[in-house]
Amino acid sequence: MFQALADPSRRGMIERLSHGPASVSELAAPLAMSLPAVVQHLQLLEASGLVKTQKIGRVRSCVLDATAMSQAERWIHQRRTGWERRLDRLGDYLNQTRDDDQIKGDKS
Amino acid sequence: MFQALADPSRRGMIERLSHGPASVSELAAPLAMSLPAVVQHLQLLEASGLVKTQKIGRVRSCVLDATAMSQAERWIHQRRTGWERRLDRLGDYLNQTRDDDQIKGDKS
DNA sequence: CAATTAGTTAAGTTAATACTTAACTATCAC
DNA sequence: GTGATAGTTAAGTATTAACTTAACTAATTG
Repeated sequence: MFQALADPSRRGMIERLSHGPASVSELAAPLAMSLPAVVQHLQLLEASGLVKTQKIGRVRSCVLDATAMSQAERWIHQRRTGWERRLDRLGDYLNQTRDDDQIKGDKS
Repeated sequence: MFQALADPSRRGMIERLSHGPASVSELAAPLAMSLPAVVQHLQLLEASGLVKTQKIGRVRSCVLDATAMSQAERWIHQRRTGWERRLDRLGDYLNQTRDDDQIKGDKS
């Protein structure tokens, strides 16, 4: 999933899809590459679960999958907050020992 | 930054760092690869801003950078919620027209 | 039904990644 | 100072990723 987010063209496609569903050619329009290249990116996005597609007639409609997006979001969030809680506890500890020092009458 | 998150070994290192600072060898320990390979991953993580390092004596200490983490988190969050708001508005619209239909006396 | 449009498949090329080993440089412990 | 520890640098290899073009299929449109 992060692999899929790693490429700027694919992030561009996701950005576009965050504004609403789009066909393959609509996704391709702003990108400076051939259609097959876009399709390959799209396949990766679909394999990662970030995008769902459905073919109606001859046009394939693509939409963002909010569930997969929030899954990636959560992974980062949990690592970040895990680390921040540690930082906070360290801060508390430092404040605690400083207070102790003051109570014991040490010079600050 | 997402490029840095794309590799499983690097995510492993981030996971480790979310539990607290670590030296290069501590990061390398659980990984089945040579030390230089780990250093290369670490350089990428540092270049991406996700990890900060500092060398004291002969050991390099690595810590997670919460700011960079939340930046990646926010990118995903904004695309996801942007899309979800669209979905909600669509839902409202459908409910609205259904209500209109009922008001107009159409059979459901 | 002929031409266009929308997308797909296959195959090949180039460039970037993820490693490796070997040799080297500091720092620390005795 | 000798030897072990922690990490670094350099250089090469092998796999993967990001494209390309060419040829094709299947829906529309005039």
